[in-house]
Amino acid sequence: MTAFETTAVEAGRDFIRDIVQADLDAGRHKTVVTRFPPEPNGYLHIGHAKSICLNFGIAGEFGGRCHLRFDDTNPTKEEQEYIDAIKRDVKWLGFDWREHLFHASDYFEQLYEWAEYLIKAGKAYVDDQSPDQMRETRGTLTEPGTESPFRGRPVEENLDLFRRMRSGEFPNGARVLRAKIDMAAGNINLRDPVLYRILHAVHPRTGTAWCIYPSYDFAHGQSDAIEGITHSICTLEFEDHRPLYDWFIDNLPVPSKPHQYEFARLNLTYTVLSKRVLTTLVREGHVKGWDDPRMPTLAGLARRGVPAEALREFVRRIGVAKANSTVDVAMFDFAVREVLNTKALRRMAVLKPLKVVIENYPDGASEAFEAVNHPDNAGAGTRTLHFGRELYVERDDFMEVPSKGFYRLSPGKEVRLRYAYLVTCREAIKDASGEVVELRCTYDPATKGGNAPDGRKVKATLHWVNAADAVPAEVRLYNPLFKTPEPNAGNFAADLNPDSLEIIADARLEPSLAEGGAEPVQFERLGYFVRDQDSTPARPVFNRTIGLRDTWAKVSGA
RNA sequence: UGGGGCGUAGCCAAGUGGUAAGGCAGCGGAUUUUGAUUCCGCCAUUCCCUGGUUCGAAUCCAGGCGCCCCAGCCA
Repeated sequence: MTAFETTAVEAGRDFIRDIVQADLDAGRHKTVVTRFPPEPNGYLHIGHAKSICLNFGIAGEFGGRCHLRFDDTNPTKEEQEYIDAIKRDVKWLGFDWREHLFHASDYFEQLYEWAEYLIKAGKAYVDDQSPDQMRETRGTLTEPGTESPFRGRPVEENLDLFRRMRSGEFPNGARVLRAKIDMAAGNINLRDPVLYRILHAVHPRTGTAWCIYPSYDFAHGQSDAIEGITHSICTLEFEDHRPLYDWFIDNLPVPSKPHQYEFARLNLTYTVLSKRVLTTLVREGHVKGWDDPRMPTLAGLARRGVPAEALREFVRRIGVAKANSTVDVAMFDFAVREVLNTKALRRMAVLKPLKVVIENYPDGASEAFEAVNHPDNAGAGTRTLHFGRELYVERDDFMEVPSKGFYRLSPGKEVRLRYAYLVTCREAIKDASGEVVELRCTYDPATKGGNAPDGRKVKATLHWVNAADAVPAEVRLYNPLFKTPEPNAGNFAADLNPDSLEIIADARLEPSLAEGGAEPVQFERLGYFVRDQDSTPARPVFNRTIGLRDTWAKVSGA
């Protein structure tokens, strides 16, 4: 087995890779060329990541290339902002189209010429029917359509009308160019589909050069042919467009003959991946923007701290097939934790501080302890932590009346403060309302570092911060945007999770977290976090990427 | 009553006539100065159903059933 084959095999097999391999083996293609063809009418999301990884992945594994091509045939919906964002996100995901950046609009002139070619061949005509009339005459799923009264127009008249459409003589909707195929076809896409419509709109790239624009069907396959795409991979809903795709390729003098293959798009539990819904979430302010960390957009996931590597690993694991499916978001969470566990340096931070006073620790005294940055990677080094008489521990780590199985702090119980000492809770001090506001504890000086010379064990090791030098910070906790496993995209508002964002204004961080970059860290016992772009030197802001697996929460029902 | 697809465990998903991979979730147990990680073990006598072909069927044939997509001048 050659190294080349090894790479392909290790990347995992699926029916599309099998087809590519077979085509290469049979000599049908010398090299594989794929493309990722987003429409710039929104941000890329995790569903697109599947397509990107598939297209760029195949190109990489088989030594071919993958083009980034914007499917910009509808200027009424597309914007430059989206074009820029899409490029940024594809790069962030880890892929490089090199010099292969294209736009369907690059081919408008060629597509126009091919439209005239079809007219001259008697295979396309200008239809004056209104949109309503066209709908009425298209027939239904079970009844054939009826032919347009303009279907028999002479070639010269069609040519003249089409040229006048281009020159801007007619208003939007006045006429369209249609292919002359079969109004009785069982496949509705073949009932004289629209090739060109009149759209007096400013295009992000071509400006006002055009007022007629090709439809998706007329643009996509031909663009593939122009670029020499060998395998045009798309989602299942385009399956019944394939006969039309092939019809254009067969009836036009295109430079190559690409083939279309379809796979099932990604669906995720507790997630909506409909561009319409995502756009609405942003526009109506349910989230703070396309890059809100609760969004399933690549920009949102990146801001939340999800490593691109985790996205790629997730996509690799879910596979590629043709069965509609909904992947359990737990599978995504697993990939995120798996990558972060190896990358994130460990730190201590207390989200909900509960003051602790070590009664027998000398007032004003301080000691330094070395803490490892990563338990499985000594190369990650250590940092120094200071211990003092006043500390903060997590509120959730104390229970005045411990429930069954709770083995953290409660009056009389001894626990370990990580890297420091064994301490015993002596008393819980309450305020007037009965809320515990402070713990009085004692420490055992003989347990420096956290081990007792007499060999006694404690069940719990708690994280803590030193009150004297802890850094106040804001921490944002994110939960699923939707509260139901399969949110209803038609009425998504009803399924929105009201607790998708919890802002903690007064968390305390160990001093090493005061400044730094956006490297992921693990707040021990809590989860993985990244510094948010809203951070200021005076006030760090951290986003929780994902919590640690929490068996206790599951057992205790918390 | 049209056309195109798809049905393998709670969720993904291999398998292409030789006796059901793998992952996630779940459940046990070991280790643990993170109730994390890691590690071990368990988890489909059966592949939507019913017939048929075959020594042998998830794989082939026939007939059913179920689910998804298509009637934009969206992509």
